[in-house]
Amino acid sequence: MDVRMVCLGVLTLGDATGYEIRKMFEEGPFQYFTDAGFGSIYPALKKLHGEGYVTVREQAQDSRPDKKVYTITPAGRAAFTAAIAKAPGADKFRSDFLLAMFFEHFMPPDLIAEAVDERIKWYREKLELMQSCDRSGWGAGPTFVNLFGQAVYGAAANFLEENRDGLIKSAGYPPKPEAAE
Amino acid sequence: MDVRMVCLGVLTLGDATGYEIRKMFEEGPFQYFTDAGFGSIYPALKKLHGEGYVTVREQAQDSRPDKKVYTITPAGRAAFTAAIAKAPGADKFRSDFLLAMFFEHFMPPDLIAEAVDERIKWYREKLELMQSCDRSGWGAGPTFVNLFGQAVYGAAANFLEENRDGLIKSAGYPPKPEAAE
DNA sequence: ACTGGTTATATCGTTTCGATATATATCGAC
DNA sequence: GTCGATATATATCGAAACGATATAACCAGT
Repeated sequence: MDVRMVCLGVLTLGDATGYEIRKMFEEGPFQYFTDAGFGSIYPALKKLHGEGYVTVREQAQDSRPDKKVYTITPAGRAAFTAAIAKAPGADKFRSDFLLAMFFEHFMPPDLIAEAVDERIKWYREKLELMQSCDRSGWGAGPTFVNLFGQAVYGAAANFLEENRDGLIKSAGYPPKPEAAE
Repeated sequence: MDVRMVCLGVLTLGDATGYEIRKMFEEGPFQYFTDAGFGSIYPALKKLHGEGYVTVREQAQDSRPDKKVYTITPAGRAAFTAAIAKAPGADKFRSDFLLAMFFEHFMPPDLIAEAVDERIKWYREKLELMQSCDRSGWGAGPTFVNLFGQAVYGAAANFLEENRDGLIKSAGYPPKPEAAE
């Protein structure tokens, strides 16, 4: 699923500018499983326009840059429906934090403690955001996704809290050079 | 954390070829939080060599292509230690499956059921792999990472099993065009 | 008065992804 | 017995994506 199709999905919810789409990826309900910056979104919208999947309407604003409001076309809707119908690829969890913890013996214990505490805080904050949003007007899909996120992020936060001390206690700094081969 | 540093990390565990590094990303304990193909690994190793972080030893094999066995240098070890000490970036969870579920009203119920069932199967298989590996010789870091993965993947599988029927029952296919704005 | 954040678009170099090419050997299936 | 799949091993190439930066005006806070 490339950025193009995700943008198309957002546009099925209503017209939007590139800037607004990016805000949804950064703050909205999409942030927990998708991500794309301006450098991906603007080229994607340009391409979607060339393919006839969206139309653009330029909207002048006083003392602001012009808006380019994108609208999905019936062809775009069809393309999105087809894309969503294909078996989705594997879920990917990418974590620099876990990489660091894997090589825990390269870090002094106080650095490990700091990294784990930071990560717990981060997960708790995300969880708070997911729980605090008003789900009353949402459909089945968005609700399902939100609750899935809560389940997964909650499990991560709990695990870190329960295993923080154990990890720090059994950490093996400093590393023995040539220990493994 | 770019591919270069992840490769360096793998090389702290012992010498390896590009092919072997990729296998670790695909099958080994790294697969749950990192990913890179040949197209990223080979250029990364070339660059690491140019920077003096690794050395290469060409190993001829009969009736096989030559091996290029990479070894980390003290400078490489220092660079990796420095990279690991920096505060890691945010954890990222990317899921085409959740994107599809978000737009559940574009999918007929039987397609939703199939997608959810496939995903449950996928998570259960991954979980099985994580649980079945022999952790006896592992250090604190790899064990921590493995158990974290089990906690998160287990939570995902459980959530999907518990909410599968609810989602299918309340799904809203076919989509009402122009329903939202 | 200055700093930082928000709205909005766009580009550009680097990095990464994904598919493909090459070559051989083995192993199970038909 | 051969045919296709899988494993070993490297490498490249175009397309896609990332991340930082530029531009430009406004507003809120210090």
